[in-house]
Amino acid sequence: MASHIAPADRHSHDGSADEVAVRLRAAGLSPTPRRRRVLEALAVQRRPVGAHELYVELTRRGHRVGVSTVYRTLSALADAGLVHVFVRDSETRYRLCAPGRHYHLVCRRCGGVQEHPAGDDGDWLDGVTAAGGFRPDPHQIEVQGVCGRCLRCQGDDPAD
Amino acid sequence: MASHIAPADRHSHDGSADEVAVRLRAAGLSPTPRRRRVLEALAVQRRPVGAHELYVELTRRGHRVGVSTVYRTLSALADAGLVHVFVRDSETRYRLCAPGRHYHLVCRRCGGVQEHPAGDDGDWLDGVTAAGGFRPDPHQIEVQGVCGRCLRCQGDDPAD
DNA sequence: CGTCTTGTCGGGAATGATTGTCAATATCGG
DNA sequence: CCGATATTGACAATCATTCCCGACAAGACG
Repeated sequence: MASHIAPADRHSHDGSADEVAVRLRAAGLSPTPRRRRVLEALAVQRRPVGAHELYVELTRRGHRVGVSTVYRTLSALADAGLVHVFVRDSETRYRLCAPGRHYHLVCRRCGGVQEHPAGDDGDWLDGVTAAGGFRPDPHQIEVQGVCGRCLRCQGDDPAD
Repeated sequence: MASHIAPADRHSHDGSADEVAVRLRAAGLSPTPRRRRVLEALAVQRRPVGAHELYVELTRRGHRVGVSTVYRTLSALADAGLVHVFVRDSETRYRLCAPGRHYHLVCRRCGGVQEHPAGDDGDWLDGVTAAGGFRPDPHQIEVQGVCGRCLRCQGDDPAD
């Protein structure tokens, strides 16, 4: 289990112990063991995961965490902008956000998310901003569609 | 109000009786009175409205419609792509979609939505498409942020 | 004209994710 | 070691949404 936090864990992985603590502090949360576990469990996931899903995962690994804690932690991280929030099938899902400007390409088939760096597309974003003084949140741009993999596996243009 | 469907109503308004029927048919729904009322009530709204909210509104106007019907109709319209779905405060909200490509600028403060026509921004969208073969849904691009009005009314950069 | 068929409707119960409550517990400064 | 403070978790409560099912309307058909 995670009973001993060995130095072997110190590679610069998303789940690195230091990294996790830093992120938690950035969200204004003290890095308690439970919160760490929640964030660590989230960091391993590539797709947005629901709070309950995460809770089950943690429990299965033998970590004793309450549902409330999972919800609270995720909610706080989301408020701090450290994780991005997606809604799918009437369930709120969370995904650890990479730092820096990027858009999210959300596949409505599989629910997967690709991050698409902004940068050279700044012009477009600026154009949007100009429209009525709207100020976009750089991390909160969602393009929905169907990802390449789903397109390949399930035909070109299904009636849906 | 809409009590008498006089010929005067035949301007190309969103709530036109013909228009409503057409849209319903487009969604594969026969234009029954209740469904018409739901769609008409939706058409008047500029901001995304929740199903229950719409139900209350209809009831208050003296129209006897069941909750189920409202949910069912909205859901069907959404599936057909005739209305766009937004989620805010853990409530699914619907908004009648203008035809043609456009993005949605969603204000996270007031929940308002502006439609921003695509067109000349096609290049950007194409760039996105190139990324891993992702095929975006032209109506399902959501840019979140804060709208000009909210910015003006509530200060420049509140801590949120 | 009466009946059958099919689709629609509404009310209320059931579902399921999320949040609130509150006592128990851990943490930290001194 | 002690008290103040923050955190935690079990469980109840909430609330949007869906399910269920009997009732009903309109057209088809004999």
